[in-house]
Amino acid sequence: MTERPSPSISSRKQPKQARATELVAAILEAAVQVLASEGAQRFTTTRVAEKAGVSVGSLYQYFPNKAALLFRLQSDEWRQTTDLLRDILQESRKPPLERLRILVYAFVRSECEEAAVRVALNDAAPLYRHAPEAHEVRASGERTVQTFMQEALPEASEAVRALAGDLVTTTLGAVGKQFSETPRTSAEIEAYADAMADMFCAYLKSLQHG
Amino acid sequence: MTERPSPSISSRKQPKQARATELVAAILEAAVQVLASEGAQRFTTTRVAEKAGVSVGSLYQYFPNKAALLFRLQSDEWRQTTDLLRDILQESRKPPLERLRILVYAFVRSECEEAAVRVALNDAAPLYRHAPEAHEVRASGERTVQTFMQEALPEASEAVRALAGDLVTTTLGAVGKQFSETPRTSAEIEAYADAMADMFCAYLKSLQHG
DNA sequence: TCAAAATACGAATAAACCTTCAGGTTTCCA
DNA sequence: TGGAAACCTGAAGGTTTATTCGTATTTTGA
Repeated sequence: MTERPSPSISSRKQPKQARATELVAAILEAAVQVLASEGAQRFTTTRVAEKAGVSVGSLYQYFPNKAALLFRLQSDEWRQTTDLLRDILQESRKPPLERLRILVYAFVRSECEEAAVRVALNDAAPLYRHAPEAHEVRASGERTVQTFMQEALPEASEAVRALAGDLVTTTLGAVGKQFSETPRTSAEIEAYADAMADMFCAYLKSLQHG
Repeated sequence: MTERPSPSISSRKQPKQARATELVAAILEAAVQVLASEGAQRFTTTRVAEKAGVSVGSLYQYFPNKAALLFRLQSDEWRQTTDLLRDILQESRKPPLERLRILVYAFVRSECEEAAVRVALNDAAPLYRHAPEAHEVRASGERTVQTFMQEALPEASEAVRALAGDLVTTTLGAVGKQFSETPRTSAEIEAYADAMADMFCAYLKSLQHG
């Protein structure tokens, strides 16, 4: 049940000089590379520092522990993804369901493009899952979807909208995760995204009527 | 990318005497308990042996390594689940979509009931993911769903059926996994299962028409 | 009854890893 | 320019863990 009593996951201290900022950037970049090339099992602070051309001690000056570094990567990735999705959902010229389809495409493709990193990050999830900071990030994406749902299901009750939004979000994330776990061709990606979009559209249409 | 060159995941040798059979059973039971109470991080062969009241050496006589033990647990769980689902899908008195709804209920509930073990097993997945034995298990469940799809989508092409079956299976598994990751009340479970069944039904109906 | 096969034991081995800290270097700013 | 603050280093400590193997015990079958 309990995974870790990890002390904290927030940044230890902020870089104040230029060289420190660059150092942190180098660490983050190296971390992604190590994650992608070695996997979560072999993701090691020492390895990251080495690949960044930096000493382990320096790493620990800006990240209190390994989990914090991993959480930072996940957090950045999430922010990047939610920004992408928000932009698509707010493109108010197109009808809602068309936007949703575009979103599914974009999400699945992006998930597959960086599959190695994403999979490794998921494998490492137990290290930071129980941190309170992790929930906050997810909540932000949830709100964006909810405002979209007001547009897509204007006549539905608040409860129905909330549930539908939750289901769509969860499905998109979970299925994308699972799907990208095995290598895919472009054609497969397209077909799968299409099917998933079909499913969402059929579901939302059925909610629009009754 | 690469997770482990784990030597093998199959059983090391079969118990031939009664005491050995009981020992293996005790190990498997203890393994589930350790997994549920300590989580994947702290799942240790030593801890399992201790909880089983057995020496580590004995454990290694029937499981070549830790991954093999975990894979066995996952494998057993999968077999159990697929049996349940097969029984539901083959209940030929009820119409297909109703059976599907019942299946979603049963699956989500069962996933939530043993949430701790399931989550921990997922956390441990990277240890045995790349074993060829793991694919074989999944393929079996896939076939059951495909035969169901022939009933639910009699007029659709083979390609459409295959894709739809894949999507439904993946969604069910991935969303169930994600959903059970946080504690849920009975009401939440029911509402979520209902919504997911609605989504599947709407999707399959839309495919029936064309 | 007895030897061979099967089983059980658990201390010991070896490897991997996270994190710290004492001491040195660079940058800032008054 | 000089001292303070920020920064960087990396060897070493301490812990955890997977797995082995020599030895002891139990069961089997003839």
